[in-house]
Amino acid sequence: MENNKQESRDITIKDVAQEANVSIATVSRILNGKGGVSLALTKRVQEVVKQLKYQPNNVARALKIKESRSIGLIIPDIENPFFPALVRGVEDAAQRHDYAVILCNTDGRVEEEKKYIEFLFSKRVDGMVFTESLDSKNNIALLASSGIPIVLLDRRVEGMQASAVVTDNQLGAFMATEHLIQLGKKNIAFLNGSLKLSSGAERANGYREALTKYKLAYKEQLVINGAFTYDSGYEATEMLVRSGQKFDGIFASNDMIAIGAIECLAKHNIKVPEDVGVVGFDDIRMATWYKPALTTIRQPVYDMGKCAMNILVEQISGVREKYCEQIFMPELIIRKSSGAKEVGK
Amino acid sequence: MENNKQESRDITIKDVAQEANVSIATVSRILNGKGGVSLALTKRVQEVVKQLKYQPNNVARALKIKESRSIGLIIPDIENPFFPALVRGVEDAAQRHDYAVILCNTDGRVEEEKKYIEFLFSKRVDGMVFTESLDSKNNIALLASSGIPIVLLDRRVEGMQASAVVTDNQLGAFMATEHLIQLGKKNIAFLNGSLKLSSGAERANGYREALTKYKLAYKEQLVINGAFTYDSGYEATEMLVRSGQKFDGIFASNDMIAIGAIECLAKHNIKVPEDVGVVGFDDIRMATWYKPALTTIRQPVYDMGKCAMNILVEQISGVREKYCEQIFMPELIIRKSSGAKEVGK
DNA sequence: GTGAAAGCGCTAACAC
DNA sequence: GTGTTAGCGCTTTCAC
Repeated sequence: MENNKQESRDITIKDVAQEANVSIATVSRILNGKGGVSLALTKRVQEVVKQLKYQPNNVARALKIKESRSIGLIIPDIENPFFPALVRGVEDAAQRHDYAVILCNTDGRVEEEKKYIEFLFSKRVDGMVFTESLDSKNNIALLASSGIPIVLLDRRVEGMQASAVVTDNQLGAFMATEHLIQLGKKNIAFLNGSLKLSSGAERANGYREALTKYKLAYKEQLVINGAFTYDSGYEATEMLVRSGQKFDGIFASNDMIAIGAIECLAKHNIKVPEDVGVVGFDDIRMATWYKPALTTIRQPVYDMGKCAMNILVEQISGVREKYCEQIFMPELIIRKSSGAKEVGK
Repeated sequence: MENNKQESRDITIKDVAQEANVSIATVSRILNGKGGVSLALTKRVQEVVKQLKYQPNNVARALKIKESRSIGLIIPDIENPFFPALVRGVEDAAQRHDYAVILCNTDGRVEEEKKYIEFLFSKRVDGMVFTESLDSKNNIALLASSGIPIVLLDRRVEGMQASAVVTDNQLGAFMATEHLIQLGKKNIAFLNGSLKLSSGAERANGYREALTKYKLAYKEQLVINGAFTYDSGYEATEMLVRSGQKFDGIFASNDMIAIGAIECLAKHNIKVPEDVGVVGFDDIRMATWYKPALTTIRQPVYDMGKCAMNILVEQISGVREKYCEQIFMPELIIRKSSGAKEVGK
C-alpha cells in the first residue's frame, strides 16, 4: 500500500501515468477530455485515477495555461445588508462556470482597496467584479491599465472603460418621489447617501425630476447628503427636525437611511406614516420585517450580481469583445411606511 | 519603451534580472527579503521592479513552495443573516495573514458541499473553515482524510479530529430559558432548529436544563424541531397555536425562528410580549430593529470568525500542533420581546 | 554575495 | 493514437 503513505494531493499526473503504463501526455488528454485516446487506455487511466485518489493540481495548470479560474470580488462590507445577495449572485454564477471567487472587504477605504487589487493581481485572477468606494479614481485607473477584465457592479464609474451592471437609479428615485407626491405629500425631504457615488448622484436627479414634473419647489433645506448608513439617516433626520423645516414625506436613498430616519422620528414622537411618509431604496430583507414595513424601491440585487459575473465570464473567455452596460429596472414595493392605501407585502 | 508593449503581469522575474544585470536568484532573494544581498544590488533591483511595474506571480510561487496562501470558507448561505459577520471575521483575519479566502455557499446541500471541497482541493487551498450542513458526515471524512488543516465554525462535529470554534450553546439556551422563567413564565415552548446540528442539540439540552433546575415540567408538546429559518418558526408557531396548548413563553433557537414566530402570533392576535414572551438566539442585526425588539442570546459572531481563521493560520504554519476547541460565552441581551422590566438597547 | 541550474505539476507542440 | 519534451515563473540548493 505505498499509496497510503502519501496524501492524495501529492499524487501527480506522473504517478498516474506510471501506474497505468502510459505517458503523462495521455493522462492529461484523458483528464481534460481532449479526445483522441483509445477507449482501452481511457478506462485504464480512469481506473488508476480513482484508485490513487488523484487530485488534479490546478495551480500547476494555472501556471501553464495562464488562467487561474478565479476572480476577485471587491465590495465595501459584507455586513452591510445590501451586499449578501449581491455576493451570492456573483458566487452562484461563478460556480456554474467553475470560477473561485475571492472575497475582499474594503470598508470603502481606498488604501485597502489598492492593497486588495494588488493582492488579486499577484494571485493572477482572471477578472474582477468591483463595487467602488468613494474615491476609487486612482484604483480604477490601476485596474483599467492592467488590461484584465473588470465589471463594475451597482456603481458606475464615469470615464472608465469597463462593463457596468446597475439599476436605473434615477428612475427608481423618481418613482419613490412620485409615489409620495401622489399620496399628497407636499414637502418631501430627500436623505441621500454620498453624491460621490453614481447611485447617490443619480437618485438625486430622480428626486429632482419628480419634483419638477409635479411642479413642486425644490427646497435645498430638505435635501441632506450623507452616507448610505443607519447613522447617517438618523443624524440627517435629527438635523431636519431641529431645523424646524416642515416636511410630510421622506425619500431615503436606501433602506438603512430610511430606518435610521424612522427611529429618529419616533424619538421625536413623529409618527410614520401618519405624520410623515417614508420611502426607502433597495428592499433589503429587513424592509419587510421592520415596523412599519418599509415602502421601498426594489433592486434585483441577486440578479445583478449574477449578471455581472456572467458578463465577466464572457469577457474573460473573449466571447464578449466590447464593454457593455446592463441596466436593471427598479420596482416600487408599497408597504406601510409611506401611508398608501393599497399595501402589498 | 518596449515595456509598454506588454502588460504588467507579463513581466517576470527574468525580465527584472536582465534589466538589472543580475541573476534571477538575486532578484528572488531581494523580493522575498531573504537578505545576504548587497545594498547596491538591492537598490538597483528595486528600482527596476518599480520601473517595469513588475507584479510577482504567486501562482508560480505557490506551485514551487506548495503553499497557495488561500483558504476555503464553506458556509450554507451568505444571505442568511447569521453569516455575514462570521465571514467578515474570517476575512479580516485572513487578510492580516495574507491569505485569500474563497467563499463557498452550499445551501446546506451535501452534494454542493462535496463539489466545493473537491474544487478547493484542486485549488490547493492551505486550509479550510467549515460550517457543516445537516448531513456532512461523509464530506467531513473526506476532509479529515485529506490531512489539510480544518477548523469547524459554529457547529461542532462529533468524532472529527479538528479544531472547533463555537458558542456555549447549552449555556446560552439555559440563560434564555431561565430569563423567561424568572419573568414568571410557566409554559415555555421551545422552537428549535435542527437537532442534527450540534447547535440545535446543545440548545435543546440547555432548555431542558433550565426547566429541571427550576422544577418545571418538560412537555413534549411544547417542543418543536424544525430548521433555523423564518418559515420554520412561523409554521411551528402555527402548529403550536392550533394544538391548543397553553404557552406564555417561547424560546426560539435563533432570531429568524423568533421573528417567524412573532409574525405568526401577530396573525393570531397574540401579543408579544404581553401574552407571550419571546427570546431568540444570535442577536443578528435585525433583532435590534425588529418591533418588538428581540430579547436574545448574543453570540460574538465576528470574533468567532476571526478566531477560527487565526487558529487555522496557526495550524497551517505548524505553530499549533494539536487540535483545539474555542468556546465563546453567550450573552443575554434584554429587549422588548421577552417583556422584562429593565430593557436595554 | 552572487549565479547556474534543477524542478514544482501541468499542457501542448511536435514527432512517430 | 501515443510518447517525448520544452517550458509556464518561481525558489532553492549548490558551487564559486
